Amino acid sequence: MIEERVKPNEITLVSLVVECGFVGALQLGKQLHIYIVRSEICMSLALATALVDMYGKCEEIKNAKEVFDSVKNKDVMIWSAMNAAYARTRCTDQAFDLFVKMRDNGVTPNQVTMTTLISLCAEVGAHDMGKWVHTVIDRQVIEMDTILKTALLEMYAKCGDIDGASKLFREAKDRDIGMWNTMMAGLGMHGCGKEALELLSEIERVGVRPNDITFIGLLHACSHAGLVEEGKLMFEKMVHKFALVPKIEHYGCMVDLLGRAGHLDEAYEIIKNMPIRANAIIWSVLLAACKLHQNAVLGEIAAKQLVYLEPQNCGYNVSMSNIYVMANRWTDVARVRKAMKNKGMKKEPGLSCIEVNGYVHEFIMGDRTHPEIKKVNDMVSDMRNKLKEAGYRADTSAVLKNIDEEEKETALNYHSEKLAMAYGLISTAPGTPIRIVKNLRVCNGCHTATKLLSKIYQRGIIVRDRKRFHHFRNGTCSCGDYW
DNA sequence: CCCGGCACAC
Repeated sequence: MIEERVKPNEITLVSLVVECGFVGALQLGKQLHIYIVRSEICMSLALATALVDMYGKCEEIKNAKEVFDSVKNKDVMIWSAMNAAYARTRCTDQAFDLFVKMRDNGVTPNQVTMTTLISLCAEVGAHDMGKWVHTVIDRQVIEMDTILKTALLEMYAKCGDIDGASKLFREAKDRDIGMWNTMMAGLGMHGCGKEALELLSEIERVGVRPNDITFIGLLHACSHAGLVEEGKLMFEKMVHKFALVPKIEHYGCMVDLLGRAGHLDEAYEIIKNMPIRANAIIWSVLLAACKLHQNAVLGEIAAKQLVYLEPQNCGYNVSMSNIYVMANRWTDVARVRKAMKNKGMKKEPGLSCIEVNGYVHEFIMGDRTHPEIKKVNDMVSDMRNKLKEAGYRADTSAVLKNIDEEEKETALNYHSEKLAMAYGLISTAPGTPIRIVKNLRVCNGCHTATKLLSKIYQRGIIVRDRKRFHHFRNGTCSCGDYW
């Protein structure tokens, strides 16, 4: 089109730019941008917004900001698009700064702006900020549409406030299937499987039709609550009562449900008998179950599939090596680790966030860059000593076994959530619950330690890991050690 | 006929 003599009009260009953003075609998007500038087509607000959106979706923040800054009379849409760009890249501070600037410039935020911000709070687990955004919505009398309400509901659920989420859900009069699904998934995430199942009965009564996402949420909820029979029944219901064709995600949930509960052979049967070819996700779910239940035979099958399907993914090689460790096959351990070293692979670093006084602080395992790192490390020492007094012995099995014992214990002491927890303990008032969001799953050692720490420091500690919530209180965890 | 925001899984 660009090469042709006929000049594309603005509408055409907007659509093309939008499409680039949608499929993540950054190079093509950049070419369009250059073409627009060169051909002296008037850069309308619509076109500028489309470009900001495109760059945002491609996570090219610098370019997004350049276009954004070049626009004189910004409307609410372009502000929101820029905000969404920051939100996508999890630039929480920038997103909120921009929001403040937007209001300083006399532009009133609308539902879309607020949805973006709320979703960002949900993503990073910023409960206080999320609540603040909620009050802004109320104060500004921004009309809550279903999407915004759903985003709010999700924020409360993902920030560990399941009661707040339930309250919003109960008060909503315009529940669509998306909102039901959000509520069910939220309950599942908190280990409230029974409550999630009850919602299915309710949805049937009110006559809303569940969809495939509903069942992913429900199966997931069953899985986390150990409701094996109920999960199987759900799968049956989905197929026979609601005539939905199971997708690979549903089979994945079933493998997870069975595997997690220790029915590994049954889980493997599902994989062998399902009409879809297993992907990496399916095998990694099985692998996780094998690790949990110490089944090296099936674990090796799964790990081999993963290394074959995604050779570039170091996590699977790590798992493979751990499987061999479990089976005491040290030559194989050495082989896998050597192969990884040759390919220059590294484990994805653990990362934990904690929100304190409206700021989200990030900690990476072994991190020394936080401005208050010295105080944090002192606190970690204090935690370690108190744990020892309480009779805690570091479980070092989560760390690869070729480092010596002392080093392993140190690595665990500096797992990112311990740093975030230490920061939370020193920077919030006694008794305040500590909320942490981390990118990986909680390891066994940290789980045990956190239970004890909640008792030692008399704090509720709420940890959201890659998959679910753990509410630690007075020496116990809401997951009942089943996760 | 087109500039922006929600729900699932990894």
